Amino acid sequence: MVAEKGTVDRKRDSQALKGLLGVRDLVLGGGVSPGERLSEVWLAEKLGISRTPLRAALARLEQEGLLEQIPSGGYAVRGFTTADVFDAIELRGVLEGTAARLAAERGVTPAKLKAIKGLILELDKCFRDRPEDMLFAQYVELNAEFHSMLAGLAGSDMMRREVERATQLPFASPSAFLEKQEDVLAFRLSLVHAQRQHRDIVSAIEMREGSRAEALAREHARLARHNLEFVMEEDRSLITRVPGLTLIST
Amino acid sequence: MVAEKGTVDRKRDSQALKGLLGVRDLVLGGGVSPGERLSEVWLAEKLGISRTPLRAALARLEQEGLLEQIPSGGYAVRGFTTADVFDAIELRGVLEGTAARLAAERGVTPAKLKAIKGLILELDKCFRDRPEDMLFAQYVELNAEFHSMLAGLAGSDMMRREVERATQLPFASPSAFLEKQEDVLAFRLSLVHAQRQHRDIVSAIEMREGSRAEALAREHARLARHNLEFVMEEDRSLITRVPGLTLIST
DNA sequence: TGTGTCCAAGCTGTATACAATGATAAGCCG
DNA sequence: CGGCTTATCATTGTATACAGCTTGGACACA
Repeated sequence: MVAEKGTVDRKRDSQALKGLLGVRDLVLGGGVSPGERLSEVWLAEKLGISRTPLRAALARLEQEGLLEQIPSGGYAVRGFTTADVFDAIELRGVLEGTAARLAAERGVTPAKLKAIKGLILELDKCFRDRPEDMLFAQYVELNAEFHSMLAGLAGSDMMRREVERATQLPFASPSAFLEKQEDVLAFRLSLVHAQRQHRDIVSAIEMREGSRAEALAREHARLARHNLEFVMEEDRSLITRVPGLTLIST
Repeated sequence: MVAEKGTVDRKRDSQALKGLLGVRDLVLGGGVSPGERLSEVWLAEKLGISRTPLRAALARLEQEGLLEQIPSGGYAVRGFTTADVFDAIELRGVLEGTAARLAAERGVTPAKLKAIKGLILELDKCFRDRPEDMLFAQYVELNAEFHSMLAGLAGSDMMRREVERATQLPFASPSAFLEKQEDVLAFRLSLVHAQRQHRDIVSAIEMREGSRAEALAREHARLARHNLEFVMEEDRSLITRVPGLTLIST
């Protein structure tokens, strides 16, 4: 689980944070169904906090897009269609593409360029001669770091914030279809392609090829789309293993 | 009965809504300076509400990007640089462009197409023989409606939400540099160009030219960028008349 | 005069009590 | 027997009290 903004060690927001993580886990874990109303008193008791910090957490999750307001009051779990997930992935691609384009057009500081190139080399090390020997967990971690670094490469705080916001929805995250799927060979093989795209994106940025960098980053995100299609059409049993995919209705 | 229900509905979240609008107006009106801490008790007294709904409003405004959390607790007014405003405008262009592209690629229902074409004709009626006779207020209103409709043209709820989210920041709104500037002739003349772009965007969508629609929508947003440059370089006295521009520091 | 420490005031985060509103089910009338 | 009204209940929205933390300043000492 990604650390929340600000230091977690602050005991002051421990209650609000507990509510945020608790409700999020409950929703993503399938503890409540889409459309179902989330009773505040029930949740507060279940999580061991009072209603006040819980309401803050619910409001935030509504902004994140995981919950929706009920007209008569309160919140319900938001339901998603397959089209919604496609669009969320496309949206992330568009925003990451914009971050890449701006980085190329405006130029990147040598330090940042060196850092992200080093990250690519680290990612290379995860691949072994035999696919089954691959350092999967490390790849997942480094991949998340790569995308985070890409978002900030343009040096625009506004852009970095928005890209990271677009990855908040669990199934839109760059790691969405990676975690807990190391045993699916098809996913492993696609990582070779993904890593190639990582390299090309950075290369395009370095050579100031903005349009190419944008197109590559968009296409890179569409790998997730292919993975989603695989899950939905070939092996629906995987739905329960990708966080948030249980919220898909149709 | 129905009308009464409406008033009751408004009254239900009247406190939270009053807090939201009140704090927003206060910040945009320049009542508080960037970086300044917003004391909850002071705000609650000033707005005539209690701290609980006020905190909900503050949390929401932090999500909107108008406020930022202070590490030690509480919220402060967020400061923006000129680069931030540029990026916010660029971001809106990217998202509106994506909405336009998807609409072109996926096709638009005849009803929606007819509606937005009708809107363009309505916008045409705002122009008169002499620029000073232009129906400015009506143009502003119809322009906002056009952009709102464009966001939903692709039929993707996900995309519509995100586009509208990107227009939340006051200086990123399609109407940001329109309101209260009817006396500046330079702005009026640019509206002719803007309306031409409106027409071209819809035309591209109708002809399924996705890439062109995207490029046009992006360029259309950059009109706001030109307006911003005019304000910052030619006539800084206008800063106080564009909502939110008082938050710019450098 | 500069600096470190300590205290107090104010602030935020949290819990809880209260008010208002929507939902549900029972009962009455046609 | 069915539809409408009404009353009760559950649930959310709001206010307020309290506790812990941060901050700012005053004061003592080097």
